[in-house]
Amino acid sequence: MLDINFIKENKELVKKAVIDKQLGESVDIEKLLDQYQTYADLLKKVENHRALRNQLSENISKVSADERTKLIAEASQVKEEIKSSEKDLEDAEVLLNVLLKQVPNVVDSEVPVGKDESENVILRQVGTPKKFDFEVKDHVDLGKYLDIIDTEKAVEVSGSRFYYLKNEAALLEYAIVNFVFDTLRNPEILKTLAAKTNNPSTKAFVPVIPPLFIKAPVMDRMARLHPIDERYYFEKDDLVLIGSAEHTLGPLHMDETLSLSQLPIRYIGFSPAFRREAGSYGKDTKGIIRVHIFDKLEMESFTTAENGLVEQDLIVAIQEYMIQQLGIPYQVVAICTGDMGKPDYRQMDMECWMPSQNKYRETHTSDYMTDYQSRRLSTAYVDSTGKKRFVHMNDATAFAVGRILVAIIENYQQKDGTVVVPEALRKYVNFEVIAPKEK
RNA sequence: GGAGGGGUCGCAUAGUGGUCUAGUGCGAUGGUCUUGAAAACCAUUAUCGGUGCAAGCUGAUCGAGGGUUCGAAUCCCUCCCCCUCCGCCA
Repeated sequence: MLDINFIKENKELVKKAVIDKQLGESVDIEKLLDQYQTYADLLKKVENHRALRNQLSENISKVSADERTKLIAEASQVKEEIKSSEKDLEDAEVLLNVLLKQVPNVVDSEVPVGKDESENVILRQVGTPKKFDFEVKDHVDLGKYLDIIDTEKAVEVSGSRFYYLKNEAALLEYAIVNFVFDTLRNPEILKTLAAKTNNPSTKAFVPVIPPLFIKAPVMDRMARLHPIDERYYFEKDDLVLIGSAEHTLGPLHMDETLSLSQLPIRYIGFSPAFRREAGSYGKDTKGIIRVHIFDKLEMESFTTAENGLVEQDLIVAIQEYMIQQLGIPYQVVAICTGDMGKPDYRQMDMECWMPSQNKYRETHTSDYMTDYQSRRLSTAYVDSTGKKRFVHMNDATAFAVGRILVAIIENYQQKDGTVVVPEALRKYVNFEVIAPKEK
């Protein structure tokens, strides 16, 4: 969430963000500020009462028995007053927090303003989609032909939007994992990409296998609990299955104050992502583009306020570098205000070329959230003047295994239905071509 | 899952109803001394909020939440976490 004082001082900016992010109906900044005033007045009242109580109590301990009885009677009265005004304060605070949590982050001045995804802006396209001299197959047909993806059996066993990865596809998953871990820990690559993006740090990413369950209240502090319908929620345990490694990487430093020298902190996490896809009936029903569980490598980074934006620049450069290594044509998209997440200050997507669909499809996203998440997570650092500030957080896809497998399989398909393994992954597997299996 | 023991200022520990604006030790920072360093000595050493030019005043925080009390680190309840042992288990 945003700082209430920031909202007060930047009222127009915040109001614009509400409108630009298409939240005009649901978020009322004036109402919020009124509520804050109500809360602040009540708080002052309660604090004055508490000060009085504390003073009386202190006196009671010092005074003779006679006077004591009198003071205790007086203090009892104050106590009652505190009780009732504390109740009012609590109600006001609950309402304030509800309103405050609805307020979206403001956006970077360069973020395109738009109502929905149709107004996203393509920043650049890299690589040229290959011209095939035969009719291309989609990943579903190729997956079946090569016996590497089985959705039919998965439907029987688990339901729609589930799948089996088999043979080379299963092996390629680990090749992709190792490729990412190696890249993000490679000093030379980080040095080059940091220099290119004017990022002052060449620090390596720490590989992490995070927990897959998260406490619902912590998920809420990440501003990722809602819509709860999108989550697999275990009521008995008050636990939620993560929709991304981000969800448990982000709170890795909650309730901590870090020193300046610790920053940036960079993690590369590998985990399944669990998604109910509740509102997506009829969308991408074929294949493994949109599924309930997919494995994903996710970058998460904590920086100072000053370095947050260049951190995202670096992360985007890393994403591009790795896609380029796989030799897949892609485009970089600046997500417009109406299509951004509420916590985002700037969001960029990568879209990889999918030959069977004859278009670019989202495979990566990168979210820069300033201190919107860290404020409620209470992840802070001490800046050079000794002041405590909240860290700025970035999260971004390194690779989502399912979708990148689709991109690889489709872009590297050959006329005979076999698939060539991208050069960069070959050192991690002992095959160069995926061929049909003998029955 | 069962039994027991714990969670206090960066770390270690003291504190079992008011003198706790939390003591002590270590560490850290500044200073004295020294050619320099160490040692010794002196001083400082939580965070967030309100108010104020400032000094200050003030509220909250001793795992979290609730309760008892004029007053809670301290007593009671619930929860979370850690440790030891037992059981189960990859």
